[in-house]
Amino acid sequence: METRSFDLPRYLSVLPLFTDLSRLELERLALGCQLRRLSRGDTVFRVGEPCEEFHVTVTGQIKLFAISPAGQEKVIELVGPGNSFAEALMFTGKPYIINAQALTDTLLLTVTKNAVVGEIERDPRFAMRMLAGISRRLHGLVHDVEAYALHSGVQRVIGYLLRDQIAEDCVSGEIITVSLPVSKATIASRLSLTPEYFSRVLHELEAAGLVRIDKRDVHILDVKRLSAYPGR
Amino acid sequence: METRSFDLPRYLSVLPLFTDLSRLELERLALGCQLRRLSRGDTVFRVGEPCEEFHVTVTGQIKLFAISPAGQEKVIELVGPGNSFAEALMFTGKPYIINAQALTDTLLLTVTKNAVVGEIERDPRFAMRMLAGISRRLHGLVHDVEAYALHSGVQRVIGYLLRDQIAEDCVSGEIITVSLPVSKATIASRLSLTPEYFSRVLHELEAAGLVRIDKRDVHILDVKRLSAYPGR
DNA sequence: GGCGGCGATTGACGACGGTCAAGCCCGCGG
DNA sequence: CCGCGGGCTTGACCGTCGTCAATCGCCGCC
Repeated sequence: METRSFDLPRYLSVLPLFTDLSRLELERLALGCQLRRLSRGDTVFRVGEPCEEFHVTVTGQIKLFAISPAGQEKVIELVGPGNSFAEALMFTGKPYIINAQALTDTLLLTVTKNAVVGEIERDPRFAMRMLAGISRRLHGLVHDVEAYALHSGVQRVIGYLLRDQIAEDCVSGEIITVSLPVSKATIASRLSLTPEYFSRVLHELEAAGLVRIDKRDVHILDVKRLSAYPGR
Repeated sequence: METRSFDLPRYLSVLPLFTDLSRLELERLALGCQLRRLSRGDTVFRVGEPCEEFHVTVTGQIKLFAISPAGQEKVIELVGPGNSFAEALMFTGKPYIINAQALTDTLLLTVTKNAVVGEIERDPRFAMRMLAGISRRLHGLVHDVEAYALHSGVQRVIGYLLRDQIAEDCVSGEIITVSLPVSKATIASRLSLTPEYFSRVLHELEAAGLVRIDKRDVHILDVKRLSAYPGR
């Protein structure tokens, strides 16, 4: 593996988790890291495997998912470039409780538990950053639980489309485009919908004149009207 | 407030979060604590309020819940004696995103952010314990998300009833009793069911000869058969 | 060019579970 | 003793959403 193909410490410093660390600290941390190249479909870890590290997606897309006894799959989270995952699992000392798989060719950074624990012992600020990161994740999950319980399928789709577009443009006429990062079936599962129903919802929104759909691009014609659909 | 009505440091040492701390550390921590007596129905915090502390239920029951725009309520978590909540929120620096309310008369211990941060800076082991606690919480939420997406209503009820009874008795004849800690409507909401449907499920299980229901006591007649119901 | 496979769409159908309304049980206070 | 109220149950009805199956478009590949 061409682990030293680029300046690892320098890349680490770009990650939110590792900002403010000194060059020395970064180099120490880099010793506990490894860089891997994954192909689409490769699995990163599976339920039940011991968890001795956490991961950062450098480029590509990772899908975190559970599988029901019946074999049905539920996507819990999609992880894009610059985002980490499985930090929390590492600290519980238990085996993985979900699966992780590459959706596209992916460059993956893996950090061992030892390196993290060592850095926590040396720098309380790092511990705080770790805590903040995991807390943000938990925050997100609470948000999801709320959505599953309190919002209809249509509302969850709208919520997903507007996720990042919060408020920024109050102009009613502006068109915004959201590109779905992965297949529609995967996003449907992320939203706890079937692909069929997800498709229907998208086309219902199109029929209502709120969006225009062009393969994986969703053009939002009117953010305000969309966020208020239907009587919401 | 009779904050010094009992030996606070000694009580703190009983909490999983604070084991192994020295008497000195406990006393320092106790300075950042306050003890409150809540009546049934009192609210601990509401969505949008700033979050500068976390809480431990000493006695009583606390309900964490969200409210939809339409006014519908979803219980996210029930917190019993000895358990803490809202640690994660504290670290994100954002206002509360859910509500907390006492379901019964409750003795509540509140720990300020400053006390926690101070202790983290002094003792990496405490930071690790904090990380483990939050991680366990996250773990639980992932489990819930899985259940909501992958299990039917009946299965979620069974899962709830068997939560603590994992495997301990393999004897098929033994009867175990689960006492519901709060009203059925509240538990229904926790499981993302309506009270009506929750009632139906319980009586379906009774009709199938798997449990016997006596007000808030659910007598499980056969753990193994229940866990395998229906073809699951 | 034609074949095969995957992703997406569409239609018909049905069920899980929500809604609304009435009624029941039981403890509590007058 | 009776009335009241809250928690729980029950029934009838219905909607959202899942299931199953067929079809289509697209792309890569032999």
